[in-house]
Parts: sequence; C-alpha cells; structure tokens
Amino acid sequence: MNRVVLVRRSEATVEARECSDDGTAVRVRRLPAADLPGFVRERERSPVRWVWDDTTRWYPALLAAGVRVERCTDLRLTHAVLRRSPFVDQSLLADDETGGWDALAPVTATDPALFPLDDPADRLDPVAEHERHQAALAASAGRTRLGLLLAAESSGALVAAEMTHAGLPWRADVHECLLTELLGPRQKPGQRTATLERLLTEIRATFRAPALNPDSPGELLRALQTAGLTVSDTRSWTLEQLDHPGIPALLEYKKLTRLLQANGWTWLDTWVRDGRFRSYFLPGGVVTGRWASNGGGALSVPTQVRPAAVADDGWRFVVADVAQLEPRVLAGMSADTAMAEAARSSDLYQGMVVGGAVATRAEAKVGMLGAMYGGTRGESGRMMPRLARRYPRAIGLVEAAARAGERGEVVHTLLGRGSPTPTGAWSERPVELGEPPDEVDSREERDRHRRARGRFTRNFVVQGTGAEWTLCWLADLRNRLWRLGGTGTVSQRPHLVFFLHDEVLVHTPEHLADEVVEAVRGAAAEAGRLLFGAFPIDFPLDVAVVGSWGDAD
DNA sequence: CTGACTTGCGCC
DNA sequence: AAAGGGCGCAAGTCAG
Repeated sequence: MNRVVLVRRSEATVEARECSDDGTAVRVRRLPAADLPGFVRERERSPVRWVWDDTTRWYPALLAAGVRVERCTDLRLTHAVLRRSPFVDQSLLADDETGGWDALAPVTATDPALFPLDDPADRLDPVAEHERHQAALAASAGRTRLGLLLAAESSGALVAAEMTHAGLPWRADVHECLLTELLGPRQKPGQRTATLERLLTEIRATFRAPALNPDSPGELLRALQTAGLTVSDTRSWTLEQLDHPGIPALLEYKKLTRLLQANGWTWLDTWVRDGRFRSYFLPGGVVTGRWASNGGGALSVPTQVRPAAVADDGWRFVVADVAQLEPRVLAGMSADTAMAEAARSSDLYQGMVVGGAVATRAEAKVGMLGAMYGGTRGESGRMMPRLARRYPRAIGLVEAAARAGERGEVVHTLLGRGSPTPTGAWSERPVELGEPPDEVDSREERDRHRRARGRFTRNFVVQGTGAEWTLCWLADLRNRLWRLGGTGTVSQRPHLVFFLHDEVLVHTPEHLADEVVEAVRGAAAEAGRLLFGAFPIDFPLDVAVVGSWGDAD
C-alpha cells in the first residue's frame, strides 16, 4: 500500500509526496491548502496510508470538510513510542531534529496555537523522520509487535479526532433539571444555592461554629477538632468513620459542592455547545499509553450526570465495557493457562473461586488488585502466596516487573512500549556510609521511593498492555462501524463518541444498533487475537443499547 | 497580586 | 471500604 506524506510548505501550500512500499517516491505534487480535502477524499478511493507530523494539526480541518481517512501514521505519537521502547536502537532515531519531535505538543481548539504563526511543527521534516522510523522498526527485534503498536496508536489518533469532531450528545436541559433538583436554582458565581445554604446552617449549628466555612479544609479541620473529634484530614472517607450528629450534613454538603464545582452550570456553559459535550482526547497522553483528556474532565464524568448524555431522536447509544480487562490481559501476556481457565467464565474472580485458588470472590478481587497495584498490606498481601502458587506465570510476571523497577530498570508492555527511565539518585546509588544526612535522603526515604517505583513498573506492564488491547479494540471497531455502510460523513453514520479506558460509547441510528453490538463484540475478539494470538483468553463485554448513558449500568 | 503547591475527589 | 497504580480539575494555601 502506498503512503502519502503531507508536508506544509507555506501557510497556503501543501506538498503531497507519494511513496511506494520500498520508500521510492512515486509522485510529488503541490497543492493549495484549500484543495487538500478534495485531494484526500479522491485519493482515499484506493488504499493509502497518510503520513503526517501530527493528527491534531491535520485531521480536524479534514473532518470539518466532511472527509474521513482510513489510516494514517502520526509521527508525533510513533516518535514518542519509538523513543522509549527498549526494542529500538536509539542511534537510528538520532538527528538534529530529535529534540523538536520530542517536544512537539498536540494542539486543541482552546489553544491559541490552533493557527500558530510560528508552529514548531513546521520546522520539522516529516519525510526524514518517517524514514528514521522505518529504519528503526526494520532493525528492531520486536518489529512485528512494535509495528502493530505504531499502527494502533496512529489509529487511536484518528478515533480521538473523530470523537471531538462529533461530540458526545448532551442535553443541557436534562442536566439543568438534575442540578436544580439536587442543589436548588442557579445562583450567581460564588453564592451558595438554597440546598447548600440549608446544609450550611445545619453544619454550623451542630458543630457550634457560627462562622465556619466548610470549603476551607483548615477551618473545617479545626472545627472538627474543637468538637472533640480526633481527625487529621477532612476527606469524606475519614469523616464517614466518625460518630457525630453533624457528619451526615457535612458529607452531603461536600458531595453537592463537588457537583456544583466540577459539573455544575459553569461546566455546562463552558463545555456543552449545540447539544454536544466536546472535549479533547489525547492518545498516549499517559506514560502507560492510556489516553488523557483535556477539557471538561472528560475521563471523570461522574455517573451522577451521565443521564444528561442522551442519544438524538431516532438514534441510540451502544455502551460497551470490558469485564475485568486487566487481569485478563495479565493472563494473556503471561500465558498463564490456569488464570485463563478462571477467565473462561464471564466473571474471572468467580472463576478463581471455582478453580480452588481462593475461598471467596472478594478474596479473589482484593488479591488480584493487590497483585497488579502492589498492595502488600492487609488482606491483599495475605492472598499473594496462594495466588502465586496457583497462578505462577501471572503473578511471576508482575513480581518480576516490580523487582526490575526497584532496581531502577525499564520495563515494557507486550507490544514494546517502554516505561520512563527513572531519574534521581535514589534509583541506583548505593548507600554511602558516613554521607552527611542533609545531602542525601534517608535510607528509609530511598527505600520508600524504590518500593514506589516497583509498584509503578508492576502496574505499568498490566495497565500499559491493557491500553494496547483497548487501542486495537477501538481501531478495529472504528473500521467495522464505517463498513456498516450508509452514506454521509462520520457523524451521520454509527460512530464512536466516547472512550473511557475500558468502555466505549457508539452513537448509532436505532435500526443499526444490533449490528453495532455485533461490531463491538467482533472487534473485542479481534483485539484478543492481535495481542495474544491463539492463546485461549477471551474478553467478555457488558453491552447495553440505551437512550441515555445513565441507563447503561 | 501571581504562580506553585497541596488537598480533595471524580473516573478507570 | 480502602488499599495499591494511572489521571484532570477546582479551590484553598502559601511564598515571593
């Protein structure tokens, strides 16, 4: 399949350099920037891979012109993966421009950098960078898996741009009803709503603190202590443990102020336009390879307000999430057949009970979370020996990752994404006897850092490989949705509108909902095959066809 | 006053 | 019910 590298030659001119598989240029043409959408639409009639510096700099304008692309290589993202992969000979990537590629940041519409007069991307040569990537990949011992990761990462960039373009259908009127019901009518900024005022009066009375401002952690802590409560912080979970008549009102107050501040009327004004919640998803935005988001706290939309996400008339949401993604990924990547057997039931934790590893589902869950996150204290720590005996490969894999991290080493995901190189003296330097204590951390502190590093690398391999599974799932789903057919642009057909680590929302015309469900399941099966080949591990989905996100669970 | 840091809490 | 990993965001706090 031919590739077409797109290069900005000036504000008004684009160069399209078409290459065959072996890299020889087939055709180079210059065209006015305004003609680009038409050119891309035409060239998409036969298979092609677009190569560009950064999807956030090219794709939004194409989507706005009604043009979808099938596949691309996003050099900003592939550069980031290659630069940190332990399977890449870094000398093959070295160039004067390496620092520029390292520093390249995505652009969002809220950035003044949307139409930057002086975009740092324009000082970089995508043709040369792409050639370095090809060379580094070809020379890599992990080229097959790494190649899959680069393709999946680039595909994720397309999905992210399309999701921002389409937006998540959001009913401001439903959201406002919900706010008014819980908080009372909207007040001016800085003023408490009726419900908050009522709770405030009650809190001040029961704690005998007539001027108390519960929004100030310091003031609140002192008030609690004056009331005879022994607490050292004001977290809700801490307060729940206390026995005092003022606590319920205080907890309610904290819950409602949180709603008001994070997802209240201001949030609606800022992030919801024309019936869509539009935020920015940033593929590869997290070190593990998970996505980050920008704007409106997209990845932490509380379940409380999800009822306001409502499909258009005649349309539905297909909401799908993977049950217990990370333990399944761990079973697959470690080829632990005993754990894969437990995963055969739709509830992996119950499967561990049936398999005789642990006595209860609760033990299975807490034990696995501890294994993947590094919990050593209490119940999860006590489960570890039994889990390690029963699932030696799975537990062995995370233990090895933890020990590597403690030694200051880099670990990697199944497809070859590397963890960041640790910085700081604590990682390697041995304890020097007699060193002045004010120049080095104490031994205790450095041990604490080492263990924290171990927990990070332990989690990195699982969370990161989980992110690779979901990338493959998204990429394949995106293509299946397009093939369901129909006419028109991305947002006129079944299309992805939201993605939350292990959950997707598809907005679809109602009559295609059943086919979308099939597509979502088919893509999950394909993701499992891509990552784990014939190894028998499956990824059951919870799928719901609903009119509102709030009805999905 | 601004900017950096901390606290607390939402999501997975 | 959290713990243990990864985030974003808003408000409070504090130093300059």
